[in-house]
Amino acid sequence: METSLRQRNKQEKLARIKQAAYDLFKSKGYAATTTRDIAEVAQVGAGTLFLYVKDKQDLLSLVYFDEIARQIEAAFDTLPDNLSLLDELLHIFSFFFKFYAEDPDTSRVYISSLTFQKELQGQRRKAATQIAQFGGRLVQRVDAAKNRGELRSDLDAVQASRNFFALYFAALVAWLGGTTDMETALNQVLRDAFDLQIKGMIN
Amino acid sequence: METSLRQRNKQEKLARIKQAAYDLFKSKGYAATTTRDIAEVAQVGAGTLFLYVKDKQDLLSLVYFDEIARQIEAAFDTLPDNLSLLDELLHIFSFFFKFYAEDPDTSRVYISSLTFQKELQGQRRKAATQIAQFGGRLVQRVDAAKNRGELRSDLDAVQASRNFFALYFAALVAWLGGTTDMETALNQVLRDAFDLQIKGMIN
DNA sequence: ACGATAAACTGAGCATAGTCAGAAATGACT
DNA sequence: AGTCATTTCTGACTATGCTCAGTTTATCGT
Repeated sequence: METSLRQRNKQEKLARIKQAAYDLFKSKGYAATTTRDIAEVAQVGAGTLFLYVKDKQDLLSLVYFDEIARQIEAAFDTLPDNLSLLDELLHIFSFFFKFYAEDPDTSRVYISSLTFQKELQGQRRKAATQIAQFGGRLVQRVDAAKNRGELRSDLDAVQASRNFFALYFAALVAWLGGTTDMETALNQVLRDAFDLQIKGMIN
Repeated sequence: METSLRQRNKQEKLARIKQAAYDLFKSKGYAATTTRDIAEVAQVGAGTLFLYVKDKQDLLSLVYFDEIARQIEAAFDTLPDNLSLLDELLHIFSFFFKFYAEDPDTSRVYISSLTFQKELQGQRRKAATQIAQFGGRLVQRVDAAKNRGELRSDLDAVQASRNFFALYFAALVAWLGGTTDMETALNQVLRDAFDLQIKGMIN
């Protein structure tokens, strides 16, 4: 029942759309690519596109999902042993910075569409759960740091992860919307922010 | 030289545009208002509008600037004495939350347009300096807290303010894009985040 | 094999943000 | 006042994201 002709046709069309969007965004950029371009390359009617994605921005979620998943896996897989929590976090988040740096303009639209959407519909819902799962893995790293005595034992690891992600998000936005280069954003802006978050302000 | 006919005409047109945009956004909402609506109410040609603002989103910066300035003044003017830094911050940022709560949909577009813009052109440049000045006033509050011994004396107040703003920004975005009500976003999400930032994670 | 029903597709058409070549208004100079 | 140069304005036009009434395609019961 999963391999009915209908199902297969739909899957193939979605795959073609995804591939076409990927290719065109990569070669022409997001703004210069029209939805008609994508529909044509995908061999699909101009209106059919919007049966598969909610709008043009939703195409970005379609394209980015797999790439982000890859980055997350790579980030945690390559995590060296014996790093401090700070260095672990910078290692992990650097993968996103590097990935977004490949096409900052398109990435900016993606991040924007993902964060400023009241109702998570279409492909964007998948991205939301992806982020939630990533958050869970962050919590694990914080817990590990707690267990090896690097952080106070009564620390709320979930809240800690939220704060780290918030600081990362702000640094990302500042970088994507600003002028600083990626290395500075990562090794200065983000490092300083994380460092202060860990150390705290009292004492 | 400031009151040449040309200058006066331009100022008056800009004022009419601002007023028209304000009224229409307030009554019909951002999405439902067309740029032609605004041009018509402002008694200006459809193309003239774009000599005064870069694009439709830029109209939001035009409209929001004064309002935000008002909020900033009100926030600091009403700051009670003898508050902890945490409560001071929550007092200050609550003004923005309350203001944005008046029209979350339009506010979302505004925040989005402000944060995800590579080149700060048009009215948006003014908004950027406004935020920078606000950041300066935050630093003053942090310094004051340092001076009364609430925070460690070697704390970098600028970095501290950056982190507070980052946490605020993330909470704002989560609230505008999500489902939690304003009170929760403010008195739980933001308070917990600030609290952890002040306390830190070690010790 | 053949209708009948439902699902999926299509592209002409719509709405509207933003552009630009020409028109109009203003200022400067004689 | 007349003439030219510069600034400002204008609305017809363009580009494009998205819709929807009508069409095609797949599925199922007989």
